Amino acid sequence: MSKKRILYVEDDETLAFLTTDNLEQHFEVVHCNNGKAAFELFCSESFDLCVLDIMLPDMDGFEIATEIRKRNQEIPIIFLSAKTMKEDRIKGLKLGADDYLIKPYSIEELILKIEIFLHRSQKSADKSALKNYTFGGFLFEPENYLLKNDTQKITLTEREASLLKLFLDNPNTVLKREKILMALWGSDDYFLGRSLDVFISRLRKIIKQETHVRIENIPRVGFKLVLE
Amino acid sequence: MSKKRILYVEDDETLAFLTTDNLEQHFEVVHCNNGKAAFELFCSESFDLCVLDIMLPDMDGFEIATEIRKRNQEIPIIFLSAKTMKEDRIKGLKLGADDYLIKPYSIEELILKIEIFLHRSQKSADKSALKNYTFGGFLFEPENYLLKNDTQKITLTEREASLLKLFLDNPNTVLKREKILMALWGSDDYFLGRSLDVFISRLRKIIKQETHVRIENIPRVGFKLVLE
DNA sequence: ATGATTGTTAACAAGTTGTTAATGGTTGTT
DNA sequence: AACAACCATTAACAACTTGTTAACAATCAT
Repeated sequence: MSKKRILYVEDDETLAFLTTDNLEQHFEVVHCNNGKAAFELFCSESFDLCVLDIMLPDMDGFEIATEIRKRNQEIPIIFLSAKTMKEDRIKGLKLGADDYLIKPYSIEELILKIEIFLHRSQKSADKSALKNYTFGGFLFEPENYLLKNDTQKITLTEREASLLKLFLDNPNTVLKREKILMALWGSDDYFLGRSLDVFISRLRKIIKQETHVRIENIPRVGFKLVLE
Repeated sequence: MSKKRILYVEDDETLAFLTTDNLEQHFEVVHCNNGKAAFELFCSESFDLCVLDIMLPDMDGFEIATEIRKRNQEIPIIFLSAKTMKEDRIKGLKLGADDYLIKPYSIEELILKIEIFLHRSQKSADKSALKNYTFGGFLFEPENYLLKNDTQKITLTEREASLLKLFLDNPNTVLKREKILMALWGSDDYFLGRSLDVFISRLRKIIKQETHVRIENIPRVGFKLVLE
């Protein structure tokens, strides 16, 4: 998983330097010292989470959040505030703030909070973005054991699906017999090898309706899924 | 909007009394002083959010959270902890904790956090909570265990209804046997599996009057509600 | 050319699922 | 307290599916 991108808005340069330095060990951080530039950055690039100071020279943190929320309902926003006044917080959360930290905060605290949010939004993202594969003219949904085509939908069996997935994770690469057997069956003997051959045969029969896809054999070594 | 229900687990009776009293001005609070009872409560009633103390006599807060998460991926969980150790928090958040508060915390702080979560989850929860479903030619009202049709009205039993609801929240998706069992029964063994098969059979009989709806089996894996 | 490896089809046994009926527990009523 | 109504669970058996093995043909390597 690539590093997540954080938009960090803070006008106190000393604090910002320290914080950025620390955060960068975990995330990709884009720092920015004023509200206007922050919003423009948000519009032109893409981020996974925002950390906003509330007191800023031009636009305050709440205003930035309001603008950001107009554009994106989902992205987590964490406020940093020296104020402890209740009204501020209420105002913030009503605008769709997701959390806040009172200064002085520990860097660990901030990192943890960020991680909690990224972790959570990953979960909901995972649901819809569960890895599907497109190849040849097929769409393959491993979670649903489903292989679609213009022509038809085929429900694969468990082993057929795991074998196909293994190939699609290593396309155009020779997978050694032994490696496949260990990955799917957890062990390697003569009869399992013959089983594998049967499944290769079945997969070939299934995918042969589409050209540009085939499973090649490398004798005494293994098989290769060829995509063109 | 009716008051939201909070499950609050805390063994320190004095603190619990104070907190409950305060929270009740905003929410409907069910307090509970031990982990086992808490989990049973969670299974038998429905809540919008959980507040769990980490240190408890029997089952600790993390364990409760683990069990709860098996049944419900969505409900927000807030931990209360006297510990400041980092490992605890990390462990917690990995299990799907949504936030935590370090004791001593202010009541205001807790209320704010709860409101933040309820506010946020309202957006997504509304989707599944009190909603009615239309599918195939049916109208399904989960609250009333009622399944209507042009032809007739059928009153489902509780389990039939929760199973159908689970399917409708995940249409055209393979639900693994284990996942269904955890969501409906809270555990997974051979006999519960056979029970599940019985309910699948009953649901099929009920929905078969409408075409465009069916429950498919993926052997050794689970079931899929297919809507066309 | 010959033995080893691979491709393919068919058939089988084990295990899984579909279905109906019996059981046991609970609730509510008289 | 007895009874009926209802529901989840368990039992029992039928039907089905998968993964495996066997058998034989085709291909490869030496």
